[in-house]
Amino acid sequence: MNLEQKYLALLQEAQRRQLPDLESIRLCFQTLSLATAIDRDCAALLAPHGLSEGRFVLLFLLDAAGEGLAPNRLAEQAGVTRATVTGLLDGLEREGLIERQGDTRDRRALRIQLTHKGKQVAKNVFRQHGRWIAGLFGNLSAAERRQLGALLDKVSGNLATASSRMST
Amino acid sequence: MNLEQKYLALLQEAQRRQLPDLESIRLCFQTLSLATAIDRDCAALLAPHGLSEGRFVLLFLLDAAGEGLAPNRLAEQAGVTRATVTGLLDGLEREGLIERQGDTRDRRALRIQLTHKGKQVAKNVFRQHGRWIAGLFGNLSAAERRQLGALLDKVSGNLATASSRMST
DNA sequence: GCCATATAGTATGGCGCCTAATTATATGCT
DNA sequence: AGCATATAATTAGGCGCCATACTATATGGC
Repeated sequence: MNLEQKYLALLQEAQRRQLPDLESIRLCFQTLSLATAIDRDCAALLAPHGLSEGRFVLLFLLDAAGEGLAPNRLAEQAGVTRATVTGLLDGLEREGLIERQGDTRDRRALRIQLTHKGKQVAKNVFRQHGRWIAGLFGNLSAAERRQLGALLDKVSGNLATASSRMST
Repeated sequence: MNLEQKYLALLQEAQRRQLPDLESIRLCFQTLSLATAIDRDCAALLAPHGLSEGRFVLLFLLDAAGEGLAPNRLAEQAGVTRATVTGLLDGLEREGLIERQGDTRDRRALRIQLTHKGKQVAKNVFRQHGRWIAGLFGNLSAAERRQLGALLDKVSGNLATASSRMST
């Protein structure tokens, strides 16, 4: 069933203790393990290009924007703090994928732009990524995809996060 | 559908670009978002007890072992490196949940034991956690659970990680 | 015009995870 | 017995993420 080691250990122990609702526990760990494995594969795919998942998101947003974007807008769209964006931009700059340009009208502000190399890497990585994701779900029929989507949705509804985020 | 902000941004952009296999992309992001949200809820539940997810796993393993466990065995069972275990134990020790005791026979080795407080926290947290997970999947019927499990499995099979980990 | 307040980006320090290097101890071979 | 090698735990340094606190600049109200 391909659980991560830690979840395997927890599940075995839960079994030994005969905890109730073992089936839910198993499903939860299965979901988390799948996500971890996807992230790991993703990271392995991105690493050779000098990218992490976070940097990839910024790269994508910048490529979409075309005309350069301010760090605070990047933070908003990526759903991380401005401080995190600073760190990610440091990385992208080190890799020569972006440039920080001062805004002439607001001297506090920056405009982040992709370099030539950045644009090229973006193009290649997006193609690669698309193929990869397609492969991930390629063996599911249309009906199965609908089912999976619906089930994931149903579970999402039970999360504290979902409701609190809506009200915020 | 409750996607994390970053995935929302990526998905919208993918739509705009009319990338192929949008449905796969959506499912992928939905899975990752669910896992992220579960982790976030979990972290919020554990934080008041001075626990992180990693520390929780060690606490569980130690509680299961009863007689004290060596850090290297904890690392194996939790699926992290010994260095990481050192850090997690530092945290647990700071919180007064464990004690490091030198092994009398092998002076390199340690035996980690839960303190009284550690055992109490363990008991409470396990109960809380069980209820929480049960609630997460509580609104799925038995059939839906089977379906979800099967679908997640089917996706897992397409991961590079799965095959490579088997051979290692 | 001036001051309070908001905003932009960053520094700092924490967490969990990693790899690689370090230190102490144990063990096996000759 | 003595030395190479293995093993236990830790340290050091890196990454991505966070929250908090700081600095520089902009803006609105009086």
